Amino acid sequence: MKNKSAPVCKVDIIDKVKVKSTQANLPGKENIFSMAETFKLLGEPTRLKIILALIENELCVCDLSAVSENSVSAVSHQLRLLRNFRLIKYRKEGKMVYYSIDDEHIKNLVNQLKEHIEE
Amino acid sequence: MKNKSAPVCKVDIIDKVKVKSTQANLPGKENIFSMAETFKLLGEPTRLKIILALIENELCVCDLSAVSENSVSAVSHQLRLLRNFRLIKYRKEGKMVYYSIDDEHIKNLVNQLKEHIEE
DNA sequence: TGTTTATTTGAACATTTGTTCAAATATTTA
DNA sequence: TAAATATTTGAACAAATGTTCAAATAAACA
Repeated sequence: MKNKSAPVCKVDIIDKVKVKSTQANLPGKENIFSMAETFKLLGEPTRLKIILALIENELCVCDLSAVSENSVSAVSHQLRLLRNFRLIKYRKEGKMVYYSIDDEHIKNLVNQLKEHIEE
Repeated sequence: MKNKSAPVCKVDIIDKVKVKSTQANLPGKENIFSMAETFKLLGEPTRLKIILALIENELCVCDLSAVSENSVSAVSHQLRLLRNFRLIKYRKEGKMVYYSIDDEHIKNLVNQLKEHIEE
């Protein structure tokens, strides 16, 4: 992680005060990983399309496949990841499974970036 | 992408109206990829720590390395990615390079999730 | 000018990730 | 009960990613 030898950064820290105060204001490790995980889940086109679609409508796997233009299997694999992290939920109706957003904050997060990008 | 053979989804679409209207409300392909790219950049612990730190303070590479607990080289590689996508900017002062957030919207986005996760 | 130091860069490498394909489940319907 | 259909799952595989190490730059200073 650190390299103390000659050609890279002789000293570990340039401004100790700033480093300490910055570090003190960072979220805890757990929360940082949790934030990164959430962003990572949104940071892949197939999954993001699924989320964007589910923000509009509750949809079954077959229709999510059509909307997102991915195979049913690929969509199902990605749905599992989103489900595991509680970003989406599902309900069964016969042999169909309907997915929807489980975390309202995600809607805000996605819509906020959407508006920023579209402007 | 699609599989029309027997064991998977006999029909391509279950609810045509819903699929069409959902698709109509999705952002354009370009914007979806741009959104995903932004989320992806935030979705990796090293980069997210860098961003969280820069939200607090302008910092040089050496200090970013200390705050984020990563090697200088690893940090520098990640800074390049963030720079390329205009999430951060830099200014040179002698042999030091100071980085800071270039996109105010990113602050909001990150802070919004931070508050949600910390609550 | 030559040395020191902060940063960048490229190659190598292991790890992670997303897709496909085939097969397994589960539910409905004939 | 058997056939059909929506979804899930696991293995395999290629592609993408993040880190390290060593070397290259670039600026300051002796």
